[in-house]
Amino acid sequence: MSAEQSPPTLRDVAARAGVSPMTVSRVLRDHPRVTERTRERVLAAVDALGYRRNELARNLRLGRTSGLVGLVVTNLANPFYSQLALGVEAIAGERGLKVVLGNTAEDVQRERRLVEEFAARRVDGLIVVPAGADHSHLTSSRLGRLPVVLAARPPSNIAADCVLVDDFGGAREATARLIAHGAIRPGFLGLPLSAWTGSERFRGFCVALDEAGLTLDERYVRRNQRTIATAEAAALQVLSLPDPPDAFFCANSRNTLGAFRAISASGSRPALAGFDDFEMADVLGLPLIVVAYDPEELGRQAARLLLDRIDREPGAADSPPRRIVIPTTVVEYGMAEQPAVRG
Amino acid sequence: MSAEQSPPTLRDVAARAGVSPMTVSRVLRDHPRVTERTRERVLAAVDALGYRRNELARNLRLGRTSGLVGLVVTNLANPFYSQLALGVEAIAGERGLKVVLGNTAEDVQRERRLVEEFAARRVDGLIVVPAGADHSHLTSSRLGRLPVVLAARPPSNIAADCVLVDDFGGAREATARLIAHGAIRPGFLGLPLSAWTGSERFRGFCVALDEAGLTLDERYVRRNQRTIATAEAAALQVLSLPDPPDAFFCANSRNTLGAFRAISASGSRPALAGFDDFEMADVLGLPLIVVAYDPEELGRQAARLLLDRIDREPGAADSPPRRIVIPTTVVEYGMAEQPAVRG
DNA sequence: TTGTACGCGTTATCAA
DNA sequence: TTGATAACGCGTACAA
Repeated sequence: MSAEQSPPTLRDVAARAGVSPMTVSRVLRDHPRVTERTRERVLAAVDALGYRRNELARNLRLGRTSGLVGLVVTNLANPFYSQLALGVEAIAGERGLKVVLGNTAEDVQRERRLVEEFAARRVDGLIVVPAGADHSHLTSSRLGRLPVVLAARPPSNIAADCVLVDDFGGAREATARLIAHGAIRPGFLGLPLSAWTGSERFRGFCVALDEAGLTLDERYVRRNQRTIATAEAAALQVLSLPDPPDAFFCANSRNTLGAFRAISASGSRPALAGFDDFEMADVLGLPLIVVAYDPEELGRQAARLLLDRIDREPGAADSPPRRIVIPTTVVEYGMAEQPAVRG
Repeated sequence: MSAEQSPPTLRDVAARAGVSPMTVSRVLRDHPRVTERTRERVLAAVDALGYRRNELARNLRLGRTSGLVGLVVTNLANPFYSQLALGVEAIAGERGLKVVLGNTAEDVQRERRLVEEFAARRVDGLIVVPAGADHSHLTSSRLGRLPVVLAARPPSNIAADCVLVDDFGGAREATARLIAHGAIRPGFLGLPLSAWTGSERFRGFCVALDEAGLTLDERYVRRNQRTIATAEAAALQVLSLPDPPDAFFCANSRNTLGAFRAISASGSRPALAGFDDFEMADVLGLPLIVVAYDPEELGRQAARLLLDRIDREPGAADSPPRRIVIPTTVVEYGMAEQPAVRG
């Protein structure tokens, strides 16, 4: 008894059942016009051989689709993107599509390679969190009319569907809450303006100040913290000013945590707000306002946009790109019910 | 000018370049025996048509491999599994393999379906975090000799490679540290014993007590908390005993955070240790011992085991299953340098 | 009801 | 150096 080198094929099943490959194919596809007798014989052979249909060959015969959706993210270790992936997987799975993963680590070269490879594998569509500013390699037309949806960051110099978080609205609303609770000199801890979220969240912060008739003190703004440690240092710097801010809005959770540490260490008690909710936000023991949203929903919506494109007739005229904005909600942990009296 | 319905094929390129499909194939594969002239003509046609080789058809012709690794996890939203996925992607990517994703949500039925579908797609191998206790559907032989590696949980009634975290050793070491810091009546907050990690971490806890000559007080053990809130409630219950524990070992981060909240609220100050490090562990402001490890390394090792199997000659005899255990390290946040005097 | 011939896009083999 | 032919595993059209 020799070891099976490769999986049995439809022909093997046919030979064993004493019928033609075509008959086996029909049985497997539940074709109606098959005798119960032959049907049983075929199924018995299938069982005996452990036969499993080769979906690759099947798809090749059926057309160009691979039944795969390519998902390219910048950093899967970031819970934001892994939840996004989960949302994509859920919606794609409903249609029988599987998700192929690519991680770029914010490397544009790697993104280009991944996109090329996915196109070569004839994925049905692509969902991309773009790493760089130039998206010209992501145009649907340049990829053989492959449907493309951008996630978390907007298309810069191309036309493409995209799904975004309401970075601006969330930052504005959270800042407004800070102000409603009495802040009159809020500071900002954030990301470089070159990052989409960095600029949008800063814009929201500024607009909220403006709407409240407050003016921004540039000395309270620090924008290059990518770790909790650097965020803490930046917050401490700002807090040591002769007239420190009475609140912080932080553009992401690392800055929020850094600010939290700085505040815990210092004597003052500025109010704190930040973008991104996290599991232990209510554990910190300090009043905190966070901007929450559902990353999984981002993935679901991206997948839906993509499926819409995939379902279109290939010959149909290109429809205009769509943009979906995922709403944010502001959550207050341990804040006083009564807003403090404004100065 | 009519819209291209489907991507151009090798034949299209051949026609445009005025050569045979075979010649185009050779050019694309950098076959040496091609004239520079024809080579240029072909490449020009490739460029003009935006041709991209169909890897699906190529793989079909070349053999059974799809160049895909199936990764089946229980919950991608859990950072542990998304980091695992990242590790798998990194190692698989080095070999030019892509990763297809499947999320089971701990549903065994879904796991079975996913594994079947991946096998039908002729993935080169499978890495699975098994959801249930019965793994009979994951035997390599039953899947057409498809290589299978289990991750995070050991094979129960089958022979298969696997990669595990040192749950036992980590729990034992962290508990020993608690004891070294003066604990003599530690409590345990954890998961049901039915979960692999639940039983292993509890075992480590018990052995550490035993080695220190301490006896376990069953009243200090709570084992069914799956959320921070229930963990907090359980910890409060135990703390309200007439003679409460002087320390807690928590089997995962949710229990650690629940215990943290309970401790913050109560007057007593039991020492705290827990499995799983988390980004803000050092932000909590309470002394804390955590068991840390690298989930990404788990993924990398799983991928390496899988590649080993894939690289073997198909006819070769089955080699015995291998088991790799990822080491843990114990980290102390804000613990006193001098261990307290033991009673 | 079942089988034959051919094609999907690519490559190995052999001939020209 | 290049091209014709067959084949990978499967499905459709048509014939038997």
